[in-house]
Amino acid sequence: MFRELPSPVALEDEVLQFWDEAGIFKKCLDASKGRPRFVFYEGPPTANGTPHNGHVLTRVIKDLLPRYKTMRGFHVDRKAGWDTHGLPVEIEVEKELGMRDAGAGNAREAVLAYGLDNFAEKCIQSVFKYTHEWETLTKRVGFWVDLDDAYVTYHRSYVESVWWALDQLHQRGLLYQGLKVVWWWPEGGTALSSGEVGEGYRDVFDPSVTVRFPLLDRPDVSVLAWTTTPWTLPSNTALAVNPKHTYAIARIPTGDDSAETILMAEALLPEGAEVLERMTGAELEGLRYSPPFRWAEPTGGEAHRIVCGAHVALDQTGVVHTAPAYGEDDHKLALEKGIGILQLVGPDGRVVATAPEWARGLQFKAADGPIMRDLKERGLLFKQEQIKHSYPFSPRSKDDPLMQLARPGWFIRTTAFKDEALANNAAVGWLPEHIRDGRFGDFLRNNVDWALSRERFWGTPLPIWTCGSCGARQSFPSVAALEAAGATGFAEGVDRHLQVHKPWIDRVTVPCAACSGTMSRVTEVIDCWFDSGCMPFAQFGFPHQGVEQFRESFPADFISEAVDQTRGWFYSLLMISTMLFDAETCAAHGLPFDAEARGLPRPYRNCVVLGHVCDMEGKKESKSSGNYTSPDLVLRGRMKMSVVADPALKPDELGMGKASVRSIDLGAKERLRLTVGELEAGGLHVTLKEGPSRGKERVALHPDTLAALGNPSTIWLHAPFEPPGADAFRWLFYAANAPWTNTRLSLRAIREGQREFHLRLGNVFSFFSIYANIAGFDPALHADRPSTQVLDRWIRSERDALIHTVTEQLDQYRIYEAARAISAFVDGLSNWYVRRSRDRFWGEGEDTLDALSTLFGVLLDVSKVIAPFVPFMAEAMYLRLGGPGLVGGAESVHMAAWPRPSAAPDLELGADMALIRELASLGLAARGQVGVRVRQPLRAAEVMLADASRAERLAALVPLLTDELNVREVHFGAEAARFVDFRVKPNYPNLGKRLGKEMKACAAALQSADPAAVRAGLLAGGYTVALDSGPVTLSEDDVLVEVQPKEGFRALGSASAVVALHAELDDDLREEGLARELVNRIASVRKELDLGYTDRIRVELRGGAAVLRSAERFGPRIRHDTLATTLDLQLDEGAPADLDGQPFALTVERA
RNA sequence: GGGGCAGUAGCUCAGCUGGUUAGAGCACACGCCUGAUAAGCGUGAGGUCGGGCGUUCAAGUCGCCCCUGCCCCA
Repeated sequence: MFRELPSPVALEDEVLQFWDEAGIFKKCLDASKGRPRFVFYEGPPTANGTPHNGHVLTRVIKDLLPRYKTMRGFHVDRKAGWDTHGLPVEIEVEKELGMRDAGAGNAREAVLAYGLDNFAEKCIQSVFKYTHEWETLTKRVGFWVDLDDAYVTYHRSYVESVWWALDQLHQRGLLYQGLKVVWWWPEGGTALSSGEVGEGYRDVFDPSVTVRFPLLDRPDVSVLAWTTTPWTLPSNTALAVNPKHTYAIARIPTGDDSAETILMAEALLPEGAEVLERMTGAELEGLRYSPPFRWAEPTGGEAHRIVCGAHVALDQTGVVHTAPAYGEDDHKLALEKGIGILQLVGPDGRVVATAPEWARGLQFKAADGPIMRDLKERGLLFKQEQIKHSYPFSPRSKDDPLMQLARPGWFIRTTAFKDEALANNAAVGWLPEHIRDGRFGDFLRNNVDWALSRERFWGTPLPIWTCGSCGARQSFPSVAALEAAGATGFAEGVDRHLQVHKPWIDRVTVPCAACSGTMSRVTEVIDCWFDSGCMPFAQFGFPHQGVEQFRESFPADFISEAVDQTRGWFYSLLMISTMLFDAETCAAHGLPFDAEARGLPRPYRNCVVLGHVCDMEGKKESKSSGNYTSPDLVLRGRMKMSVVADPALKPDELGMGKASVRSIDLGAKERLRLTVGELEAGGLHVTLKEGPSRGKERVALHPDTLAALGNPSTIWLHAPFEPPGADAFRWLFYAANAPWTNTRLSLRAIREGQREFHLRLGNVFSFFSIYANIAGFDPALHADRPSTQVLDRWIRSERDALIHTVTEQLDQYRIYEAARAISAFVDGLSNWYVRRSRDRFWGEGEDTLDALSTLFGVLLDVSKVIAPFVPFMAEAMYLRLGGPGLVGGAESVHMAAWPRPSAAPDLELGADMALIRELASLGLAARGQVGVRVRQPLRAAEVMLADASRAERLAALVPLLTDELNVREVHFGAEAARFVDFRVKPNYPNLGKRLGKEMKACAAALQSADPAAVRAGLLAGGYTVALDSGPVTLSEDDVLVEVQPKEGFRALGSASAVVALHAELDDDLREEGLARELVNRIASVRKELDLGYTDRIRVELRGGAAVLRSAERFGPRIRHDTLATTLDLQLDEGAPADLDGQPFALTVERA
């Protein structure tokens, strides 16, 4: 027996259980041991939040290729990983501990007070807070990944691998300590990564001031310089000009009849200025000026002179106020020119204590006002305005402005590897390709040294120890190396993973080899992107262990993450491997390194860059903006939301953000069901009401409604329909658009895809199982039965073509194209093969066996081809078809070998069938015009092909057309010529190349010629047109002949064919039509009686003479088509019902 | 402010290296079929291909400018 497919969720439950109980994933891995490897790297997610739809996208894309490659005969390890370090984790914990509540004070100090040991433990807990949710989702969407053997970035072996990498870099002099201007968050006491800074940009108003800087030697002349950060003016140590621009000393009128003398870029002088002297910027270099403030003397160099800098633009005054402590360009310039530094706002964001009393202790932004007032009082403020510009704030605390600040820190000299990184990038197979030269290439070309260190607590500690006495510095690649150097102070009794973290590792000291002093660790931890970038080797603990594993899985064949990882994981992976695995290191560890190809790419060969999952308004889904629905809604048909009261709602309304409502996108009559508990029955039916976004997963109800429910804080919402499930979810991401374009996610889109693919294929499967069961079809006896029947040959050929296409596309990582091919195939299978083959399945003879065998074989192959895409449905089909029991059958479809085409696709047959389908379509359209129902047979259809030579080849397919159109005959050619006109037009792609500018004239000449004459000429070997440049002879390839129906005929045409119908009816045809009508009525009654497919019936028919005549003549056919054992006829002109105007009545009973 | 991607039917999206009358699905309208049946199918209507300029015999496709959206960076 072939069992039918259950509903999606039941099917998925069943398959999950099967995989689980039979251990299929593990068997896949075991069975492929020793085969060539296809290497996949899992980019580690952070599990300190619940997974969302975007994670579903990455997980299903990541899942597809390993499944495919496994079936293709590769061994594909899939090691899961978790990213566990970093600021986001710390912030989460700080929030949890109330350190970020309003008025809680400095979080950094709170953490220190709480104790770093306690804090670290909290971080670990936080990181795995949602592990369960992640694992559930991962399983549910069918992402096969080894969660039991996951790598974890805080684990000791991982940390020690990262240490090894850092030690390598340190030994090669690529790790250095320097001052670096960073975006600094004073309240958090930390620098932020560029990503974090980017998140916090906001448009704000800031002062825009122009300040006078009198020249020391000519106090009457003031250099004018501009800034939007008055608070940096006390720390000014230089003014920068562009050496190439022209500057001028000029007199400008002031308000009260007097004038002043200024120095600025000539091109930017205000109107009415009188130029006194001109000079280039280069000539100004070295001029000294009086700074507006002298609160302290600069250190580390000269100060208060004009310097030249190429970064200075012709903007404002063309002179840039330079405070090296507070700007990246400024800092660079100061280093270059030997200018000193002043830092009068501290890392706490407050003006230092050595400042005058009026400024002392002010928060830096708050100092702007007093500083401007002071300048004004002293006549140094030339102009003061406000401008609107974008300025970064802390992404964690929206009111804290960030400041640029020169901080000591550790850097990796990545700039030394720019060329290598670019060469490496060039060798990567990017999808889409534009990432290589666009987004990623740009980023690499503009590379700056990697600011590695973080002055934080929960991260991989920088493995560098320095001597307190002599300042010697040493890095260590492992705990063992520390111990070998005589390190002491390791925390006993503490979790071994925690031993290598702050604060425990900070207590480890090493005797200095250079003097008798003691070395202790520097305080910093590192950027967690460095952690994840070490993943290719750190996942195995390489090189301290796992050497063989690493060697076998480097580089990766395939990785995939969302586009925001270009500067994240894609970069850290590529840069670290570029730096680390040079020829020497590769040789040392037995890694393949082809010097010619520079061993590139590493560490990944192919990268599929994913777009974002967006709401229906095209905005990236994010929790903070609340335009977000839980993956559970799609997977299980329900989701949990937090709920608040809103009196503006009606009692049966559910208030929800507009974007979420659009994404749920219910039909007009569909309402969500609301319950308090997850599994409750009943509940309330609510209408969704668009409203403002209420933030994280929040919805609102009328207070009374809420009270009636018992004022719960969370509720469950249930979809009013069968949940689409994981396969439908996956299919959307594969088939809706290319993976790198953004996907607008909505339930509606998922359900559409489901109808188009899953339901259609499910129907075909169901059709097969019904008739295979009736016929007692046994695959063991009848699979692979050859068939010469044309539909069988066609669908088998289409199947072969499909296998070919999907293989070719997936080999190029083109998932979308492959999915489309599958979709088109399923359409053909359902809407042509099954549709046109239906009655073949009803019999018992050879032809029925051919049909069943063909459909069986096709479905079995389809189950394999779709296995990487919709693993659940594929498995269910495969098992139900008895795949495991067939010769060479695997236990699971995912362990089966990828199907091979049984033969080269028959392209000619494919093209002919496509033409027949087009003719059927035209014929049906023509029937629509005739206005006679399809059940009524017509005499004949006349078909005129533009390419008449194809008619002969179509002969074998014509019966399909007569059946589909319900005509007795189809005629091609001569007779049909009465219905059509010919039309000729140039074949542009061909002729255009040949004729060039003559193209237009040629087109016109053809247009005005007699089409029939042109056609005749072409058939005779060539048609000549006269052009200005001389006669041109056109061959058949140069001209396209088309047909169109003549006016006044009931016929329809496309460019390639016209189909016309003989619409007139005679008694003979009417009689047959009546019989068909009878069959239809009897079938309806069968349906009403709910009879089984094989139940026999007895029919008694009373009716008028015409009805009886028809029933008598077509009796055998009627009995055959309705499974009637008897058909009793009785004349009754007064029968109540109406059959095409004839009286009739039916009595049907089970035989 | 810089860069990348995108803008095609009411909606969601295809459209290869420039070339015949720009396609599909959904929604809509009409109809059909029904031994896959609370499914299926057909037909129809619906588009200044964001706007402009240019290159070309020929532009949705190539180039430049502008507008809008998203993303990344500052």
